[in-house]
Amino acid sequence: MKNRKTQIVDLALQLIREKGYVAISYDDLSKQLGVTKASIHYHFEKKEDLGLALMGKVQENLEQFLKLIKSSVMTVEEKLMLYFERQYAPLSSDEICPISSLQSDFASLPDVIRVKVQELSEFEIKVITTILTDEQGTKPANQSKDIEAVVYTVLSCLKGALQYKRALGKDVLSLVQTQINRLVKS
Amino acid sequence: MKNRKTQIVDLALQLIREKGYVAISYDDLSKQLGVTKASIHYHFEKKEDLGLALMGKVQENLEQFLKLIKSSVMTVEEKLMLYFERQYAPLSSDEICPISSLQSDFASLPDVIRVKVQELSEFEIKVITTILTDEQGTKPANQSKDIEAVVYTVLSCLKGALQYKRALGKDVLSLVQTQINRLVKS
DNA sequence: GTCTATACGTAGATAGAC
DNA sequence: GTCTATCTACGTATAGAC
Repeated sequence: MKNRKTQIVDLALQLIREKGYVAISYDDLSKQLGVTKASIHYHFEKKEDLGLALMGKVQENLEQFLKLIKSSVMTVEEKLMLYFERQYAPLSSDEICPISSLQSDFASLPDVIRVKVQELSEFEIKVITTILTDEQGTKPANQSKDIEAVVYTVLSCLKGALQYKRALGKDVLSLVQTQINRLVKS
Repeated sequence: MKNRKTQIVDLALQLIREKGYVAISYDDLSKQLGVTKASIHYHFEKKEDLGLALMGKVQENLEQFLKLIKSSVMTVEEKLMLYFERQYAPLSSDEICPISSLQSDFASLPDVIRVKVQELSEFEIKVITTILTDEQGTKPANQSKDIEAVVYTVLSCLKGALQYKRALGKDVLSLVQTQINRLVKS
């Protein structure tokens, strides 16, 4: 059943946003899907396989978004807003960004996963850099000498906002968005 | 031995910055200290007790810093710089902020710890708010209507910078500092 | 593809000797 | 205060029946 496989990955993705890679257990997954642990092991022999599959999905998602903004005519601000709305705003109040979840577990990750976390982190950096560089956009590119610094700042803000949102139950996301806009507009 | 107790807390604090609350094990601690698990359980019967002790130390540290900046005459920028240098810059390349480490584990934390994480998070917010409000400082207070938004942004940036530093091995901290300064100076 | 059964490691925690 | 020994629960993972 191909459907079961994607079902597993989707659930794992949700759990990674909620609890992180290490805290995901085959027991969790199997109970929530109404199958046995062995059944999950059939689809993903080792936990690392599941981890890689799940991160592949995150990457695909980012790649699609990158294509979208490369082929559409929007201002830098519009693209950035679209990124917020697509990638961060939809997350529920007990979820954080899957990439920052993986980054947090960094010290406990097996090597293959760790490498993939680096790849994913860098890919997201690339997406935001592309947005701020605004190659096809209608507005002149950001004038700041240090786009790199702005990129890391933007992503750190978004990821941090989700952490605070979950821990304190406050809508920190919209707060930091105002500050991100100030930085980008300069 | 009172010393052993603080020794345990200090090691646990280091481990929490490296791996997080859930990943800390009595086995880890005991082996690194050259004692048995039972011995650690004598000082901290349950893991939650150790967690609370360790977070108490983080809070003490913040309280001391708050006192310091309240009683000294510095500009907002100087205070903020001092905060970077004292609290974030000294962390080694495989350590993240202990508070964000705890926030990341939020879904897996026992209730007592969770509540304390909220307290700690809010206390750090208060420290940065105090800095930016600049009650006794030499410069006029930040004019931005939304100090709260700046505070969350500053902290998110710092925490995110440490995550990226560890995962990618880049000095992201100094990159985001430049952007924080831009925000604060406005 | 999914199951039962099981192996093996390690986690947090406790009892009782020294 | 620290030890040995042990308990129970849960983690990943595998073998083999259906």
